[in-house]
Amino acid sequence: MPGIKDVAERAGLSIATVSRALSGKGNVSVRSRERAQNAAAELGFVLFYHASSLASGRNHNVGLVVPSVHRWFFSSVVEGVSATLLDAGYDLTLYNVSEGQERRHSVLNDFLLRKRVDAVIAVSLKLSAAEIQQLLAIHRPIVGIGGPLPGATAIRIDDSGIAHAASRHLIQLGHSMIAHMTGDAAYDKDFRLPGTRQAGFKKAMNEAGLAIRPEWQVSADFTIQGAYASARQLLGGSVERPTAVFAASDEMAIGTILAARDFGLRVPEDLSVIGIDGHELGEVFGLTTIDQDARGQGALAVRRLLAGLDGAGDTAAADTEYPTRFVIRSSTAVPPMDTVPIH
Amino acid sequence: MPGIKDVAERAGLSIATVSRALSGKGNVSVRSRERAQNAAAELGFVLFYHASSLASGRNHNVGLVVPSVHRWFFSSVVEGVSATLLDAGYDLTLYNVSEGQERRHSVLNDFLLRKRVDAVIAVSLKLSAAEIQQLLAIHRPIVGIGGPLPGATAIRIDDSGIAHAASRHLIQLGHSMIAHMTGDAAYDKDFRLPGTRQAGFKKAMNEAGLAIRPEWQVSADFTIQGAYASARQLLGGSVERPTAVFAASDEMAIGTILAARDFGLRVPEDLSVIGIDGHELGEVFGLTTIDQDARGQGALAVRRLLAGLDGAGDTAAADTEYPTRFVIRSSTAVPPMDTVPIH
DNA sequence: CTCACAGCTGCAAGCGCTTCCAAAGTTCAC
DNA sequence: GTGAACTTTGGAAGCGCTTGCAGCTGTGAG
Repeated sequence: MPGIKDVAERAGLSIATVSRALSGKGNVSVRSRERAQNAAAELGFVLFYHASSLASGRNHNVGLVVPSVHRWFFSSVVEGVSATLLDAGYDLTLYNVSEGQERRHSVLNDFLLRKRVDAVIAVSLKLSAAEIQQLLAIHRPIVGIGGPLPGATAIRIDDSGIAHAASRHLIQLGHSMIAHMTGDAAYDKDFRLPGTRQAGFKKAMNEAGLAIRPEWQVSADFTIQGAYASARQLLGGSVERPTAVFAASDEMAIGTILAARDFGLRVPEDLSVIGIDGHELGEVFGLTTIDQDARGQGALAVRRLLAGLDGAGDTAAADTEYPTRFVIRSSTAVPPMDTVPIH
Repeated sequence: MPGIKDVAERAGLSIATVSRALSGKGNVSVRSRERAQNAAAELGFVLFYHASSLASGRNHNVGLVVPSVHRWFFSSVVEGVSATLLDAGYDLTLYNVSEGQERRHSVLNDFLLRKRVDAVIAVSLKLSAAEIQQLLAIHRPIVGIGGPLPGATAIRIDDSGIAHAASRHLIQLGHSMIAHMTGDAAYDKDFRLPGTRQAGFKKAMNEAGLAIRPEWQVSADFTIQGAYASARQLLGGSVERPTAVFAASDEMAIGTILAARDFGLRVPEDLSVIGIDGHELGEVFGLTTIDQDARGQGALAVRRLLAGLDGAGDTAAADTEYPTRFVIRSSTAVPPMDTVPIH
């Protein structure tokens, strides 16, 4: 396996010059640069990042911290991050910290803070201001996805706004009996998203002068199966049935549709359902939703990070609001006749 | 950030002794070992793997190559691998090589072969014998999941056997008009699984003396939505309808169930459906399936690898057949009366 | 009591790179 | 033609660790 020394010999240059030529840092004559590049190509030379990391402090490596790799949002982000990093020649170190705070702490402390990664992408992970300052202090840029990060850059969507828009969509169709399926409270600890989306829903309801009935505020764990169970309670229980459900994620919207079908309810004739995400399964279910390109968010996070690593280190901690797209399909319609209030 | 030097000073030992004490390699007195460990703990010292890698050639890092992170099998494996590696203090470098051969090649060549990982887990990736030999030649143990790897260790399930069992289950219920949904041919290039499962199906059909009708051999891309589209063709087309479908994955089985429901077919009364996987959604759909704990396969792969890295390097390239579990739920039943042949 | 040997320890030489520094070569204005 | 300023280059000192080697200590056999 050729080292930089071999390249230098072959190119008739010193190791130092080859290093500069290949990294693009420092002045190198055109002639030398070409020689070095040719020699490297001929030998199939590839930098050994660990050595380069030792010498320069840069790792060519980004840490991605996710709470799960199963749910749609997370696997989509992983995909976007992975593809973009690979293109840039960076390695991706994945930290799946699903199992509780203990591991989360050791990951942050042992792995991320120990110069093993150049930067951190934290997905739906609520870091304390102190933790963020610690990372920034040792020049590890950090960007968050799916939740604000105090003092750091974050890619986020307008959760409250799209929840408001989704709710308004139902209201404008004529619904007044609207349920909301939010994320589990346990889940909200690290991830304030359920609360934010719920706020958007409440705002829209209040604006329309509609009652928010507690029995129609249900929650699930963001999975199809979890939402399915919750929706069975909601739709099959003894309580009066809503005519529409706004679910805080597509997976939960799909779970709701499946439960509705179980009870013989037609979507959208008997029940309208709207979600948020842009899940691939949306089309199969004709799901009306708000598409937040999670893959794109991951890719953008990487581009932000790399820009910060290459260019001026002082990238302002600016939140970026990622655009979303309203996708109207066939899961939402006007409510059944007999439920429309007579004016 | 403390280095080994700081630990040595605090412990009143030499750097060399601390290194040996903490790594457990070489002779160190109990007294020194304790001192070193205490000093390290007090300072919150954590090895800087990149330096250790440079000196020793070991990276504390395993490369995981997956073709996708979205589909159930892959994200489950990632989860299992990730959790087990984290526990062992290893880093996980993820290579998602979805987009074609070009990237696949550069990943193998540049990343894996360049001493950047200690070992490789290849999921559903067909490596050539030459590629495998290359990896083994530089002492990078490699284990495959989801497909055989010529000359290397692999964790696999008895694909042909479980396909046979699944098919037999349908046959024993009395079905004779059985369709099979297999994986796309394009997908089979890297991953001979669809073919193997198909073989198991054919064997069972032949043994039972049942006809394998070409129009009932359909394929999809292993996703719910892809299978849904294929199943709509199968069930809604002009061809005679089968009474049972054996899908090569749970996701495809679910797609089939969804399509069946669209046509007003009841599962299992009008159509029996069986899958393979153990997908979390199986319960929602009452899906009869064969559970192959993918998470467990990932965990096992890591344990194999680490055993090989720590212990004798000469681990035999032994395939391990991972056990599966038949899970009977409510998606399979006897065929509709009018289709049962009269004896 | 002496010697052989094993257990422990520290020194120092790297691992493969980057980068500071000084020296050499070039350019240009005056 | 000369000096200042800039560009280009190579030598060499590390980056934080591991490990071969040699020395030192302590043990038990003879």
